[in-house]
Amino acid sequence: MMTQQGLKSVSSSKLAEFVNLNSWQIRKDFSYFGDFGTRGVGYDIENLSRQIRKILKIDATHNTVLVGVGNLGSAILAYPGFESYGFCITAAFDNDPAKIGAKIKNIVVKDVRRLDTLDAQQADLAIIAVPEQAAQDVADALVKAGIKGILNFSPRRITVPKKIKVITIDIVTDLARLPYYIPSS
Amino acid sequence: MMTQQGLKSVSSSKLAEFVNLNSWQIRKDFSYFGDFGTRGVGYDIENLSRQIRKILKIDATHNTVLVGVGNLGSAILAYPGFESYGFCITAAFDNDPAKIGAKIKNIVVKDVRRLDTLDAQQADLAIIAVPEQAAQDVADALVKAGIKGILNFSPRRITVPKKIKVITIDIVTDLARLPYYIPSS
DNA sequence: CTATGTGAATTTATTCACAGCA
DNA sequence: TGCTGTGAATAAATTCACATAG
Repeated sequence: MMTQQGLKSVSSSKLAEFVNLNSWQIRKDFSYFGDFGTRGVGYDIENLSRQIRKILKIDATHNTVLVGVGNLGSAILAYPGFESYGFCITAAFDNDPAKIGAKIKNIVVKDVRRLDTLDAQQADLAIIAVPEQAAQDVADALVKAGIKGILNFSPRRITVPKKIKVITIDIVTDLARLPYYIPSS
Repeated sequence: MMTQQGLKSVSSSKLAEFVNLNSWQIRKDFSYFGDFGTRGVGYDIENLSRQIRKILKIDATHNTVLVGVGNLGSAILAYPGFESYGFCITAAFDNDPAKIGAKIKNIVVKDVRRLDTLDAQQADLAIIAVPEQAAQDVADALVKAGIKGILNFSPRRITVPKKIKVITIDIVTDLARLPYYIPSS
């Protein structure tokens, strides 16, 4: 996006303005991971991007599986930008016979009961987009299949071995954070 | 959920175990807002719930408007638990003629161009679930309509007056947090 | 005797201000 | 001269340990 603007490097103050921080916050944070910048010039955008990708471990492709191809799952499949972060959705599963076999964006929807056919080669990450009652069962199956990380969109807290990282996004909980900030008028 | 289990009060250690914290973290945090507990007993669940709702300002109903009734918007409408947090989705908007006029969960989908008919009485919060190109325009219209807080599901950073609180949920960014935690094996 | 609430100690994060390099 | 990188100062959050109330 910045390279598209023909820029080669960017200063900490420019980056700061961009994300509503101060320039020294940017510099300090970067400095914890190494010396990415050039004094008097700024940060080489290409290099900075590469460094950050390495730190976040999104420098290699991560195969990702989606479970639940309802409205939410379909929205996720259509979401833009997975590729540019190195994610590749390699498989999708659902329990609805009407959906199994359907092809969405080059991905054939498979029967969720066949989650056991999944192996660690096919995916190291998973996205859960099923109703809350099904969430724990799906999580268990994913763990068995060797998944290492789960993005959970169901409003149910799921229990997994502690080696596995879970990030849960509960829409209602996120919405509930808003009123705190709005003045009661 | 706990009252459903017939419990009247709960100790800080029980709560801690529940959310993977220590008991003194729970107590310290609560103590910043007041003395909610009873020594030797614990926290009265009913009262604790009421206090937290008051702190988060979700003790009164918040009318909420949804913009974008595609897959993501539909998923949000179907999401369980809005009511129990005091949210009431009062209106939905879309730009698709095929959807305008349709009734989903007692809510009639209105033309997004009629967002100007919305007033602050009808909603103080909004959820944006439109494609990224439309996000800023929708945000502008919502601000004009007097909305005070926005939950933004589009992967576009939106600009609003600083009086208005925005929480952005970008699915790809959240997914991108996972690889950092998974061992490279 | 149990479990809260909180001062005090410790650790961590934030902020500043400037030395040092291109 | 311009912007990074970082020690030092300041502020904040975390952790402990225990007095205190039911």
